[in-house]
Amino acid sequence: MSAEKSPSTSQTVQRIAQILRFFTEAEDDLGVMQISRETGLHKSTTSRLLSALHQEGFVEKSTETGKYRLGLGLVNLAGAVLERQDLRQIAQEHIRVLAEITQETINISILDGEECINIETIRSPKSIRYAGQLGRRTPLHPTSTGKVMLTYMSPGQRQEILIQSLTAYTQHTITDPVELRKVLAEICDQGYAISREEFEEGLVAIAAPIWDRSGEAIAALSISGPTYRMCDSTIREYVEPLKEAASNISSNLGHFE
Amino acid sequence: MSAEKSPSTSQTVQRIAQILRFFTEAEDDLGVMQISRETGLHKSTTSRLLSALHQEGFVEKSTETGKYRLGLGLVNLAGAVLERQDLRQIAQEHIRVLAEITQETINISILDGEECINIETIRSPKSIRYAGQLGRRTPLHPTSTGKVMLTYMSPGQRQEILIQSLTAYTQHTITDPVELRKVLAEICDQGYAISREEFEEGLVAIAAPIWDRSGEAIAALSISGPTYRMCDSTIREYVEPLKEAASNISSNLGHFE
DNA sequence: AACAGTGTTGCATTATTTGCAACATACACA
DNA sequence: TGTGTATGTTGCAAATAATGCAACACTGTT
Repeated sequence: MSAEKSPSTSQTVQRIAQILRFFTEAEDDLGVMQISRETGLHKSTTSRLLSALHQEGFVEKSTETGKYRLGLGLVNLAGAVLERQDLRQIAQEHIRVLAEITQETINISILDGEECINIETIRSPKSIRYAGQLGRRTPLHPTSTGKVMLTYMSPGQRQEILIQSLTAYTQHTITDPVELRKVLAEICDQGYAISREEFEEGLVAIAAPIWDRSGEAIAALSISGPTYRMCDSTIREYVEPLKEAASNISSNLGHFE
Repeated sequence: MSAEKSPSTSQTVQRIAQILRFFTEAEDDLGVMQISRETGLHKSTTSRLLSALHQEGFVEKSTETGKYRLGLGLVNLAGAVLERQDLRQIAQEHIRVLAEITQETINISILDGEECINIETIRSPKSIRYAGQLGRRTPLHPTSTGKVMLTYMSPGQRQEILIQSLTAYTQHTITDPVELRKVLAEICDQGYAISREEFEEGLVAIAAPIWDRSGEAIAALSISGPTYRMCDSTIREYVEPLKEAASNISSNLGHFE
């Protein structure tokens, strides 16, 4: 969610969000000055906010370096969110089967505003793999899961997204809305989507929709792997298990054909 | 972390934390007044803070009821925390085996201040099961994972916890520090801990330590199930696979006997 | 129809947060 | 060892952002 023009009700909340989000982009721990510079906040403000966030367990402070990182308090809060998603539990056994068969990374993503967000991940055991990450957000038009969600969302919502300019993440990204619509129609026919290096060079993924009782596509199930392992013949081989797993999960959610 | 006497650097951060934490305790969505009453904040303050949190994606607002719940933005942040835990990835395959064998709920917990927090969970497929939840915090002295962490933590830290009064969660909870120390010594000998309904009636769990390269017990691996399935003979049967899984994970983390 | 409960918003007041400057530390380099 | 640069913390007065009030808009109930 989020976005909207900000009539902004609390400066502090905005600033906290800004700081916390900056951590997700960073690899390492962050110091006060680093955050201060990046966010444009005064260094004393930054220091004090971080100290407050630390007290509440939203960030941790390395005793050695004195630098900050995101804290376990966030996991505690997020756990409550994930707990709500019945889908996660129901899906577990099914995606484990899929992981077993393919040995690739499996993700379940749901729509969050105009992005997808991973709510469940099983990583490929191979050393070269797509590093699906719980909570990771990805754009819609260049990803397999995103295209699935685009295909089955309400026409109004789809329109709203497609009128925006489509960022080219790689040279394979479809940036022409007309062409993308064609692709979405194909997905609707075939029941699954492919992204061939449209989001990241070297990354290929396929995805299928998960339906709920009311007949809405509430999530997408995907298999992601490096291009050299996800060749045409392999994809053809994976499509059926993928669709079957998605269909089984849907059934368990109370969806009837 | 958290706790400490609060010289408190930001009121707003405190209030936000208060509000967000209240959501984790609640089952359903919460309205402004409900939160206002519970937190003691003025209803307009509550309304505005929630609205700000909504804008930042930390809470969602039901379009039907207008009530709030925790948002996916938190999952996004928490994902970054979990990503850091190499342990999670390394453990995945090992705990899956354990889940297969036992058909019970498997958890990996690490120490967070004076509590344990679950960073990985596989739920039992059975309908009667321990509902391990990612991010859930549990006290140390009445749980199997907590006792493992107590056993192998530094004496100073242990002392600090044991001098506090030990809450009796059930009639089986060990509340006498002297007795608890004896139990911890046994755990040290045996290499695993048991909690027989010491935390919740009807819940039995066993846990073993996971070691890192430096020889520190950084986490505990546990099997939890209802009392009637976790009888003495079953536990005896599970101990070896549990210890082996924990030991395998430790090896992968670079621990040598 | 009147009422009780909830949630939002404009406005003046207040109290919290801010930025400064000074200080304390840490670290690199000559 | 000393000097210089960069970081992080804290007291204080100033300023701004958050507050509580009160009024209003809604909703559902009796």
